[in-house]
Amino acid sequence: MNPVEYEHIAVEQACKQFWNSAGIYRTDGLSDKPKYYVLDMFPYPSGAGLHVGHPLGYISSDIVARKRRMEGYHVLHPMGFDAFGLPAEQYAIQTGIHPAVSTRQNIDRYREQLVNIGLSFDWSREVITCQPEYYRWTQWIFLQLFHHYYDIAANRALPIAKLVERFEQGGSQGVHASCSEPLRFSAEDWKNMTSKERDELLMNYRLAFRRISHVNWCEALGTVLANDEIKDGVSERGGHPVEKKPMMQWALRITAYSERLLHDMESLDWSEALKTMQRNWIGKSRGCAIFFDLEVGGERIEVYSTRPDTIFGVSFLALAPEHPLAEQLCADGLMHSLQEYCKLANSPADRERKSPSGFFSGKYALHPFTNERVPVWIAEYVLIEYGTGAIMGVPGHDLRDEAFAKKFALPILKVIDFPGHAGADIEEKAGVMVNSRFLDGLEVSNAIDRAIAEIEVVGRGYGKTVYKMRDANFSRQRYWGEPIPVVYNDKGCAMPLDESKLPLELPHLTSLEPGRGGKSPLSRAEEWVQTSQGDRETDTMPGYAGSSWYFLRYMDPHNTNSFASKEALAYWRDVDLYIGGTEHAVGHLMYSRFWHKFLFDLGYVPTFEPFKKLVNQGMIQGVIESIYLLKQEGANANNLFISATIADRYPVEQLAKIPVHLDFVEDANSPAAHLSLEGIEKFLRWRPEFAGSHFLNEHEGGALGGLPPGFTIKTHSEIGKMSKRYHNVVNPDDVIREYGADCFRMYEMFLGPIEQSKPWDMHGIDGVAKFLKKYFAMFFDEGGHFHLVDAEPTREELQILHQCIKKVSQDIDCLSLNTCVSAFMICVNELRRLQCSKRGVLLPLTQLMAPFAPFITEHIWGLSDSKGSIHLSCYPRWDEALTERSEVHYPVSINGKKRHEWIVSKSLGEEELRTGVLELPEIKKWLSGVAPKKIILVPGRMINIVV
RNA sequence: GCCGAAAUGGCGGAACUGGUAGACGCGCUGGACUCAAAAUCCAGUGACCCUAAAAGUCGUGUGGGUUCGACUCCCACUUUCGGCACCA
Repeated sequence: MNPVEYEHIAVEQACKQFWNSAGIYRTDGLSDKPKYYVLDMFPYPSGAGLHVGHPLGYISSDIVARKRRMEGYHVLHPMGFDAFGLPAEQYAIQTGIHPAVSTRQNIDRYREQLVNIGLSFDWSREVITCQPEYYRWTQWIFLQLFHHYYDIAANRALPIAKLVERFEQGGSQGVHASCSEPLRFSAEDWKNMTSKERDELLMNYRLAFRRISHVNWCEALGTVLANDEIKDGVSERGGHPVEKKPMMQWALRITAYSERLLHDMESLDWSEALKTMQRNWIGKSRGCAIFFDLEVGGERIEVYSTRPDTIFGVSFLALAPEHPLAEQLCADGLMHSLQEYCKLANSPADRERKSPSGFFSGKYALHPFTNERVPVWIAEYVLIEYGTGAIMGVPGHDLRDEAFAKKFALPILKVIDFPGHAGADIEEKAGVMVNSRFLDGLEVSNAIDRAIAEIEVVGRGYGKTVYKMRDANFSRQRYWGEPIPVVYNDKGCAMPLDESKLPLELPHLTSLEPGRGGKSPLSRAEEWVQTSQGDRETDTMPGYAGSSWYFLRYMDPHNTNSFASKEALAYWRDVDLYIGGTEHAVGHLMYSRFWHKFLFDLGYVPTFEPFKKLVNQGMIQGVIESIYLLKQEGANANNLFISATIADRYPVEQLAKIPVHLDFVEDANSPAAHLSLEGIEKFLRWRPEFAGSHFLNEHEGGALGGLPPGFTIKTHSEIGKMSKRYHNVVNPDDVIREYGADCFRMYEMFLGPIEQSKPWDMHGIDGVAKFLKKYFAMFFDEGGHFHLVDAEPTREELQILHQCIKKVSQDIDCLSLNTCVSAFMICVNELRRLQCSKRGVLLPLTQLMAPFAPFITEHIWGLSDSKGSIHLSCYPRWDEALTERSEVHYPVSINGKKRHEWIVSKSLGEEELRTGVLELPEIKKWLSGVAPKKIILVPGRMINIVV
């Protein structure tokens, strides 16, 4: 028998055409059917193309979307591109290719790859964030944020005009609004202000506002750097020093929503791990602001502490180097070191724990209760951006304060008597207060409340709930982002553009070098910058702007009157299932929730949370193979590569790991991974700059040509990101060409649970390919003709089918997709054993498989003379009676250890089981005549005999 | 440093809510078919003990604990991965 070959290339081509022309994945308008919105986190289209890691989530969500569609839901399953961003801009600087061009190309490539995988996206709803039709509404939301403030009393955003009204009537009296700093003024004060003063004052309240914040400034490159452009405290490009520089920046007042972002999470179907991450990011804590008067000069230092109970353990105060009082406090001789500190101390992205540094300002403050002198230090570890930029140092009960005190020999006072349990550290919030006057004898938790109360009584501070979360920086000194729709008038006031002027389009620039003084490249587009009203803002919006609301645009992507129609928003409401990587666990999800809540306050969206259920998919990792390059002195020294086996003979700092293209390596991802002579030759052809290099293993060495036959050099294997930079990207197109898209989809699912990370490994794919062949062969007779039998299926055949339907239906609903593939394999194996070719079994199985393998099942559906597309047919349901077995396999254990398997009829009663089990010869021999102490019987499950 | 996740045969993984550890697949071994190979099919496959079978012992990163019973729950630790804003 010659089995009929499944021609995946031809079938896939035909299916794609059919689906496209019939528009079977288009979600037209609204419907009476129940809605289901399945969303993927849209990708940033990088130059490396889609790799096999991306589709893991896309295939999962596609399976759910297809199942829901077959179940009769009106399904919204869209895709788009997060198209603004730094990589395209960096690429443009390197190659001269404009970001618009490279982004366009990358998007086209991504879309084609996504289509090849057979994902059922409605491409007519595609959203691309860098298109003016889209970012017009990103700008529009920004303007709304600008025009609103957060009213704490009303617990929602309100128009800034309302606030102005109140200022006119009663000044700041009775206004409870989220702000940068609390201000007090009268209606009279307000009336006497100039327009510029009013403008500045309102910035204190707007949800989109301007403030000074510190950026990573690189003098040598003349530009501001993102955190990931900095490595080891210097710029990744060129290794130049980076310093903190204050700059006027746009920011969003996300902190106004802290409490709601925290509270509303309760109702969401997200993993606890993810919720915990968000909670920690919001970081709500109850603490206390405490004032320390300076010994001389009349100023006071306000500190914030979550541990006011330790107030009697204070042995120093510490200010951030940028603290406004720092300069004033420092004697002339110290000014120089202060300035140096401001520049270098908070060297960004430098997470290596250094020994604490700082210096004594020479001044003292007075303790609010004891009036004792407390030295004021300037310390690098205190951050200006958090709290008040000043702390009270309690080295007895804070680890960082302790490290600082030890370094500078400051007294360490103990004010808590800890309970003696193991593992308690000095920061533990447990124990009894000592050496603390009125707090003595109190438990820590009570002492915190008491301390706050006492501090308030003596008027030296007040209790305060703070959130760790900070307002979000919204300015980028970059070209490839949404222009901020603001013009500055002659007084320097920020004037928002009128909504009718949107979109404010990004002008075309040919050179993307930074502007003068670290300004955005946009500042060089003079004709664009200068308008009759004044100069335009040249900063652009950050990457997260466009992605903070794209899920709403999919609901009504071509609307030109609003970001989406009221009807569409009312119908689609929110995302029912959102799948994406953990890397967005806090950033993107926090900003999106914030924007959504803001739009809810304004009455534009009907829900206060955008994503009902969220699942994080794991990463598919790649294998990174590298060889060790020995760094040698001298300009003419030959490059020397050494085998991984002898790397430990050299000091680490003399070795550089050079990633090697995965294709050159033999036995990759194993201890035997190595380059043979052939591999070395390929490597040198690929990296000509290493021509003439010498290679050395544990026995011998030399340059290519001089190396002995059979020479190998071991490479270093590790598991890590799949990335262009490690040359280990696997393109799904290659896999699809060889095995077909269905096989690729099923194999990705078969690899393991969706939320787990795992390395990509082609070794198992043959199993899935064989399974599909077996499945396909069931539909053909010995002569190679398509053949289904109309005879009534047997009970056994139906049982096999219905058990599979039940397992797969339930497992898709809880996204356990790897076990679904196993279930299909079991089903096909069993049906083949019965040589089943019945229509009534094989067609429901085909429908059941359609969400996983959309091409082959569509092909079979067509051959079987069924009408229309299988994907618009219905999803099979199981009959519970057909999934049950008539007997039970009881494991019988003695003292918890399985000794026998007992097969009994399901109808047997509990008493019959209890007596029957003791009669079994396999069990009798273990009892040796002694009566059991106890028999534990879980009906339908197991029997355990205790002796 | 902080936060989160994970660890099960040679490999990817399965095990519902504390109830038969290793489903399914890869790989490997043996066999059938073939002149031969590929493909396909059949059988076996955690380790140890044993000629073999039967039976048994050990076994889910490490060390303890709870339980009639632990991959699953609790405590401590190790390693790996992901994220981060040195967060008072």
